[in-house]
Amino acid sequence: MRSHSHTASAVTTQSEAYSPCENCNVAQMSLCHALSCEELRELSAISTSLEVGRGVTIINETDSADYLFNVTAGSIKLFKLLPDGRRQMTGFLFPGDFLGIAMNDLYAYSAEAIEDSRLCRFPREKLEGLLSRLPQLENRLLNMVSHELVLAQDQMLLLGRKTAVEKVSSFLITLVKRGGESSADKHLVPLPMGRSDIGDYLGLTTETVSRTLTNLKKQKIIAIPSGGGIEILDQESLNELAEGLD
Amino acid sequence: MRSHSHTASAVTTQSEAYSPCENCNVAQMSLCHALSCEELRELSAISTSLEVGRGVTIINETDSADYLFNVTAGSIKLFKLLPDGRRQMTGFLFPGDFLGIAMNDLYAYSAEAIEDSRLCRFPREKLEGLLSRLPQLENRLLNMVSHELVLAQDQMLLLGRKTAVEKVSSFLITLVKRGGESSADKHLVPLPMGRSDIGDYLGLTTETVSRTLTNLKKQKIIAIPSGGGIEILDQESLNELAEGLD
DNA sequence: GCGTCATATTGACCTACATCAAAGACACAG
DNA sequence: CTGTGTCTTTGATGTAGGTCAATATGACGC
Repeated sequence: MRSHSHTASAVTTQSEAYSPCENCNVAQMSLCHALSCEELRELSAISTSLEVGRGVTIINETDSADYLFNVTAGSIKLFKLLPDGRRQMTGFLFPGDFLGIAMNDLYAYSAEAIEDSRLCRFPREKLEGLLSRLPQLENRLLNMVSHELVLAQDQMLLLGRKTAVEKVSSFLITLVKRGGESSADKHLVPLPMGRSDIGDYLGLTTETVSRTLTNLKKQKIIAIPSGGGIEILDQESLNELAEGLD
Repeated sequence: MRSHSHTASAVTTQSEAYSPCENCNVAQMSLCHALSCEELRELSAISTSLEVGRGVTIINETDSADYLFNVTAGSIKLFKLLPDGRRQMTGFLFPGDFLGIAMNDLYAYSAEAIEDSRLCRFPREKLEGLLSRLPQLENRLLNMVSHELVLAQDQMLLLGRKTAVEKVSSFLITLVKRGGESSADKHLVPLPMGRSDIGDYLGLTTETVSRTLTNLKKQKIIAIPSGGGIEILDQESLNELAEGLD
């Protein structure tokens, strides 16, 4: 990691590595959750671990959807493009999340590494074979996709009906909720993506994101320490701003 | 049907009706698709048919998610609300679609009948019991939810990055695609929902939807016959408008 | 240290869409 | 046929957030 190359990613098949999935630190929140040892072994047999540097494209919208992925380290951005280049982020992924949803065997979005990251890769055909034999796995996948769908609906409400402040506040809150467990201080949320990525996620411009953040800073609701990340000073006000309660 | 009452819906358990699901006309596109006779019998044993009049609320956001539904006739709107009443439609459902996705055992959205409609209702607990025994059913559900997720991502692109014309054009096109098979003339799309419902689906106001439609009419791209519905006169131009290709 | 490059912030101005307000257009009841 | 309520269309005006442009800030290499 820490290689800042934008070149093709290093690939290691799990058979080369020792103890492939058994001691995976994200298993409890990933696709592999709730699988028996035996089932885990079957899954690991078809998986490949790969590392990608910051900025590397993992999948391309409309490419043939040959693989599914599970993020194990770093962070990934998902997005769709319009012909003239307008971009909409459809999600940010962190360890435990999966990607590779398809429509007619084509990926529904592009994915790119925000920082150096690691993923588990499963050939779609082999995984679908496993699904019919491992009902636990299929059930797990169903739960993960359903959860994604609920989040997508929240995002529709945000994109269609919230103001800039409400959007930015909501975004910060979801980051707190997700990163909550991992960070020592719950109130300092890491922000690996740039302002323009955030803008494209919230349906705003870079400039509006920046202005809104400085307004929140002036109101002492957040602090923006140099070195990245955002510090939440007044969670209560932020919650109210996010729902338009003022 | 055709009852315009807004009262509680009539309920009939499938056991009362003869041949409950075997001759269901929407089976091939619904949850029940790809099930064997035996499996279909198991599913029908836990299902209840119910009819709802126009305007009747089927589920309420944040209510306990005790049931899943499959639409068999009519049309349903799904939406989420902000505390101050702003509304975002998350989808319109037609025969074959399902609803009842939950988050922490609470419904993620409200659902209301746009016109007199019929649904199949499944108690969640019993259905989940069936899922573990009928892998075909679980697989079917996974495919349906995945498909929903892809559509949700398209909608995010629309809400976050498209202009009013692009939004309305895209909306008309998806209606053509969905209703294509059922209508005799492919170019006349039914529009059971009102302008304000469309606005809340596209992140626009009623007025902007109306203005945009009359613009498209002036350009001879669509016609708006009295009696409801929209006639597509120039599908090609509409496709281009939807993607911002001009 | 200093220059370079990428990203973030701030300011001045503009426009697409919202808001507010007033007619039309139907559907239905009596 | 006429009144009433609901939904749609059209017009006049306002504004949140976009666009364009100029610094500022920071990370990294040398």
